[in-house]
Amino acid sequence: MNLRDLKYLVAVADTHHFGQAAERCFVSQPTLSGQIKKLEEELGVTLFERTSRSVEITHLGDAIAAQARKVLEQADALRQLAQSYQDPLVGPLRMGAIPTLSPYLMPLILKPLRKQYPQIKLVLTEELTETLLTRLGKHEIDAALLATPVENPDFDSIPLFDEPFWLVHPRNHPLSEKKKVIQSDLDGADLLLLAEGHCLAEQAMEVCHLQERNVQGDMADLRAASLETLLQMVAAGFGSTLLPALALKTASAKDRNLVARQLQLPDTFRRVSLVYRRTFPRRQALDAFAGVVLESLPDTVQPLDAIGHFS
Amino acid sequence: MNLRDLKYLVAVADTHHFGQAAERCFVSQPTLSGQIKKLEEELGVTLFERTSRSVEITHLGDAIAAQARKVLEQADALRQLAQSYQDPLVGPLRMGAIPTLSPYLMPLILKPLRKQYPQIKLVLTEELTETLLTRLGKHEIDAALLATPVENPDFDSIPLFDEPFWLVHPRNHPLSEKKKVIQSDLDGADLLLLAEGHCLAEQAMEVCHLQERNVQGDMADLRAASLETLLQMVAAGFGSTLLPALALKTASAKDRNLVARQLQLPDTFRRVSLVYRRTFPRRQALDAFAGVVLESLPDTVQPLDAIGHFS
DNA sequence: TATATTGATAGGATCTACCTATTTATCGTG
DNA sequence: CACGATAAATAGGTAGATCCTATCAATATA
Repeated sequence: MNLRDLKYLVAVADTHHFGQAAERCFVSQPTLSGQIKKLEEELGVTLFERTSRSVEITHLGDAIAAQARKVLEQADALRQLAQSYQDPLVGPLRMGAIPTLSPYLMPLILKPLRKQYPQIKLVLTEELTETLLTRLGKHEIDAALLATPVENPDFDSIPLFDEPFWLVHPRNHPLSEKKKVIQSDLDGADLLLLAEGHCLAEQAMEVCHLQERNVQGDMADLRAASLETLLQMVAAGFGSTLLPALALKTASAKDRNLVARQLQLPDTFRRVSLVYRRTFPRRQALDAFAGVVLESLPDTVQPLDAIGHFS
Repeated sequence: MNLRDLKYLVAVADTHHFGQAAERCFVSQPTLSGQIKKLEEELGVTLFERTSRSVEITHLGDAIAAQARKVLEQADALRQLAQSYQDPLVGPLRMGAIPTLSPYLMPLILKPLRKQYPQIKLVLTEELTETLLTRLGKHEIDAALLATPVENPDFDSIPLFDEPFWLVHPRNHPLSEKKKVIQSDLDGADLLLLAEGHCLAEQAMEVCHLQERNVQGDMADLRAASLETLLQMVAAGFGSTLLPALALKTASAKDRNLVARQLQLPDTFRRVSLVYRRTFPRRQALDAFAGVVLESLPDTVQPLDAIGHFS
C-alpha cells in the first residue's frame, strides 16, 4: 500500500471515471487502472464494479475510500507541519543561561528579538553552567549562554561579548578613598562570593588571586545563592564583591550605600558566548539570536566581532 | 513521501539507532539511512541530529514522528477494514424483494440464514419490480427477489423456485362446488387484482386470459394495494383471486370463509429468482443466500436445481 | 453502420529501492 | 597508544516497480 495508490483510489471514487481520475493525478489512464488493480489485489477486496462503459464504487470501496481520505489528511498534516518548520527560525528555541547573566541580559534582548524575529519562540531556562552543559548534551536545550570556554568537542560556541567585572563595596569601605584600585588591593581582600558552582565565583577568586582554602571558615558560610543576596550582604557591610557589568545598573540604583568602579586590571572580564551542539540543525536561529544580542548591548560591555558566523 | 518511509522514520525515532531500526524494518542499514535522508530532503527539515556515534531526534523530528504514527495508524485501520471484508460473505447485503413475496418468504429464511451465515447482514427493502430493477442498476441494492424474467443484459439471475398459484374464493362461490377447476372456469372470471405495477396482477390476468380492458370500470376501482387487502375483499364476497403458494398458509388460516385450491393448469405458477448485477463482486454471498432459500422452502413450491451456481 | 468513449492489456523505458562492500569516525580496551 | 568493535555514511550495481505509448474490446451515440 502506498499514499500514491490511495490518492488514485480517492480520485476514482470522486470522479467515477478512470480517465478523469488519471488526469487529476497527472498519470496516464493505464497507469492508474493498473495501480487500482494492484491495490485491490493487495487488500483482497473489490473496490469498484466496472463495466466496459462505467465505474461504480462498491459499498466496501466507499468505506475504504473514506478511510483513505483520512490517511491522506494525516499525511497532509505531516507535510504542513514540516512546511511550517522549513524556516530554521520558526519554532521553539530552547535556550539556557547562567543565573549571573540571564536576569540582566534577557530584559535587554527580548523586545528587539521579538521585533526582528517574531517567529522565534524562546523557551528560557536558568541553571548553573554544568547543568546547562549536561542538558545541552542530552538535547534538552538547544543552546546555552555561558561565561566559560567550551571543552566538549561536540559543542561549539559563538563569542558574544566581553563583560568587565566591577568592584562593589560599601561607601565606608577602606577602598572607597582610593582613586584607582590595583591588583594588590584585591589580593586577599574581604571578597564575598556566590555559592559553589557559579562560574562567577571561580572567576572572582581568580581575579583576586584567592585559593579555595582562603574562603574556608567564616567566608564559606557567607557564600550567597544569588547576586541579589550578595549585594545585600555587601550593602550590610560584610565585605566587597565583583559584579559583572550587566548586573551593575540594577545594583547601584538599588542601594546608594554601594560604591562601584570598573576594574582596569588584566583579565578582569568574562567572555560570554552562545554554546550549542555542532550538530544542531537550526544554526540560523542561533545566528539571529546572537545578532540581536550584539545589537542590544549597552556600551558597558565589549561586543565581539562575530563575522564569519553569519554565513 | 511514502508509508514505508514513515515506518522507517518511526523506527529510528523509537530506537534512536539506524541499525536496529533497519533490522526492525527488515532492510539494510544503508537502505534505511538513505530513505530517511531522502525524506528529510523532501520535507526540507532535519529530523535527526547525527554524530558518527549516535542519533538523537530533533524537536521537530519528534513532532513529525508523532504525526507519522497517526498516518500509519489510519493506514492500518484501512488494512484492517479491508481484511475484515475479505470474506465476501461479510458485510451488509442489500436485498430487495417484491411485496407479494417478501412478507411470506423472509420469515422462512431469516432464522436459517442467521444460523448458517451469521456474518451476512441482510438489509431488506420491499418495492415493486420496476423500482427494484432501477435501484439495482443504481447500485442502491445488491440483489432483488423477483418473479419476472430478467431483460437487462447487465443483470443475471439465480432461479430459486416455482411458486404455484392458488385460486381463492369465498365458500359460497359458484366454483366452490366444482371438484376441479379448468381453464374455462377462469376465463373472464370475477377476478380481483392487485394494484398496477405488481407483477402478480399481470400474471393473474395472463393465467385467466384477461385483457387490460376487461378490468376497466368497476373492477379497476377494486384493485387492491396489498395481498392482505385483496383477501379481505375476497372474504367479503367481492370476487375471487389468485394467490401465490407461499402467501396461502397465512391467508387460509386467517379467514375460514375462504376456499383455496391449487390450479393444475399449464403456466399457473411464477418463477422466483434472485436478480443481481453481473459485476457484483460478492457472488458467494448471493449463492449462500440462495442456498438457504432452497433449503428453507415448504413443499408447496418446487425448488429449482441450482447446480452450476455454487462453483 | 460509423464514430467516439471508456476501461483493459501489452510491451518497453525509466526510476527507485534495495543490497553488498567499503569508508569514516569514534569509543573502549589491553 | 594501538587495536578491535561499533555506528553511520557512501559507492556501485541489480531487480522490481512504475510509468508511458500504442492498442484492443466493448458499448453507446449519431
